Amino acid sequence: MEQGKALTALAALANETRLALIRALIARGDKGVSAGGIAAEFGMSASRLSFHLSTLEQAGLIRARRESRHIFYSVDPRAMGALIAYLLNDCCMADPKVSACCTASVMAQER
Amino acid sequence: MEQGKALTALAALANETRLALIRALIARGDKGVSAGGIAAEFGMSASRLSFHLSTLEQAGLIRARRESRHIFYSVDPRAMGALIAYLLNDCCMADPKVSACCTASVMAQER
DNA sequence: TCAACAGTTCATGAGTAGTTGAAGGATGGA
DNA sequence: TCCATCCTTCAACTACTCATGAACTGTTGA
Repeated sequence: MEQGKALTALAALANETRLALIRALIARGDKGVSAGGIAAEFGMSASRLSFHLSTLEQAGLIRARRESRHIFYSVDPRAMGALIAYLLNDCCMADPKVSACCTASVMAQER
Repeated sequence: MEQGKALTALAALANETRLALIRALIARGDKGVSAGGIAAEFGMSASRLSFHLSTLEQAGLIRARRESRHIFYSVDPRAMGALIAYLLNDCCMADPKVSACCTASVMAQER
């Protein structure tokens, strides 16, 4: 992943609304959710939702797929994985301390 | 890591200058670098550098330590690790596809 | 105590992010 | 063909981010 893409993805995730969207979309897996479904779930205006979804889509973190009148959005797990790998390898230069702290945190949360 | 801290950390990393700072600091390990040293390395104005360093420090990603006239900055590997763990576990709800794509990317870059 | 040095903070201005409501496509049913 | 539905785009506004240079704080050595 190039730095430019990583920066866009980080900026996209650095927002409460969009982080919540990612979580909601991850929970639905590949199938995803329609924009209307998310708007209902979050009680969010259509234009506001559309703004955040397009930010995430332009960052490459989610994908849209049309089905008749509905547009289904789903997370691109490769993009998310690549971003996390970028943080570990490029940004932190594969620093063993960071990796160790990361796996320790992952373990702690698995309980 | 709570969401608020994660959001602050993500926003702090979503900036070209600060990403470069993190890399430079990671490379120096625990010892870190003085603000002047970084300013010289990057050819950056003192106030601009100070602004970005304080953003990273407030996000908890780096730490400052005074030694006589110099202030040494270093990355907090636990914070970076915790952020990455947050992305994997909380944000992506420990989705196995994301983890798999992440480790795949890590492997690909290790070559 | 004074000057020099190392950094931070403040004030200002330009650019960008985010919200809201209205208007504009695209799709499907009557 | 017409209308309802689903979603996006636009315009306007507020609020925040970032860069710059000047002023300020703290530390050291003469």
